[in-house]
Amino acid sequence: MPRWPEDSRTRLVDAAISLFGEHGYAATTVDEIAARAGVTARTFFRHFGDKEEALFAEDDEMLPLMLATIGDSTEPVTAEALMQRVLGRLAEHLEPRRPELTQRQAIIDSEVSLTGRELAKQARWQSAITEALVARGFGAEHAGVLSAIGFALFSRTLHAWLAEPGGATLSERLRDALPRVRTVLDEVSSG
Amino acid sequence: MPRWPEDSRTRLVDAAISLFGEHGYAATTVDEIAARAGVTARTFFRHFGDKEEALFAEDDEMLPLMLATIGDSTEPVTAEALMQRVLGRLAEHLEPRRPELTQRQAIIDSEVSLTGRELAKQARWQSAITEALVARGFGAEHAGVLSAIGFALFSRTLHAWLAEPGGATLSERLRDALPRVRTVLDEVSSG
DNA sequence: CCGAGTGATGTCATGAACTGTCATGACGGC
DNA sequence: GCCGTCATGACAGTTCATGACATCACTCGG
Repeated sequence: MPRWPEDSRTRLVDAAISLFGEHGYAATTVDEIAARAGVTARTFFRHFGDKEEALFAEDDEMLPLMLATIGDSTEPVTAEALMQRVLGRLAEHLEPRRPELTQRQAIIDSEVSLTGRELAKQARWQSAITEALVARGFGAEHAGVLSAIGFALFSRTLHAWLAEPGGATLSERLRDALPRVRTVLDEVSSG
Repeated sequence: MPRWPEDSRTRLVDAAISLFGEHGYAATTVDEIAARAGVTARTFFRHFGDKEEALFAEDDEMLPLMLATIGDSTEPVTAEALMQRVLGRLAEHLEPRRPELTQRQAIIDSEVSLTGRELAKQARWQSAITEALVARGFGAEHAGVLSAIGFALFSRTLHAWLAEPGGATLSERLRDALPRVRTVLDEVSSG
């Protein structure tokens, strides 16, 4: 239990997000963020490795969630069903946070480097899930292809859900995504 | 036709890659790169927006290649076949460059920010290909899913090809990748 | 109650990544 | 031969990021 509660870290995240929203990511300096949080810039860098990290700090909780989904299930299921559960778990967690996620996505879309970091994060998730599936007994190739496709579809679906005002929930959209691949691959379209 | 040939730009790329290989990406400064290329740091930043760009500058030629593959084909084909051609074109271009790509990949893998940039580049490719497929008359959803899956598999396949010494060529591996998705989705595995 | 220890923070200094601006000097055209 | 162009150099300035060391509030053993 630190003497100073997690206060400053939280304040830094809040300050960063609000300032990014107000002036844009590139235009806000870490001095400004620190000032709004009531600390010095040096303290900012003790909590976050760099300016970008303030935007991604919260995402670290999600991977354990996904891994637990695989680890907790003991009955025999197909790898596809397991992947489906993993994405479902993610959707549950993201669903209520739509407003802040929309704002966050707008910031990310404004900077290529942020887009890259988001994708790199997903890539780490992807390989962690692949490993977990392999540990669960599935073949490496099978697991790899499945999580690669799974996260590619997740990314597409998430963006569509954030971009379109109404429509189906994230969970509903994700439930349809994987099965739809079959129809896409089977369909014979002319161009 | 610039009076000074592309000389310094090429020298900068060469200097950057060799220095990244020798001392690591983070440990080599722009000043060192510029010095080895025989110019000043200011000149480096005239050619490349930032330090990372020296590693990615050459990749810009590939997107036009892929787009041309879609644009040039006038006979009716399925979207899947078209996507297959796009990836085949990419493979042709990458196949002979395996040695330098291996070195480049090692550098990219050493830094999250570089990984992110690589993925962001692929994301741009992906949406460009989606647009091209849509312009060719395919449905947006169909095109989007197909290029998402296509590039996800491309990435997997490229890494496997670079990591494993022998085995099939990149083109051969890619030819198998998309069709294999069907078997992965149909297969019922227990875990 | 007090003094040593601990941990988050501040201060100072430094280096490296960029950016703006102006000067130079070799060319190519006219 | 003069003139504009343009890649480059030179130099100053800002922001990001990190290392070294001091501080201050609280904790805990005595």
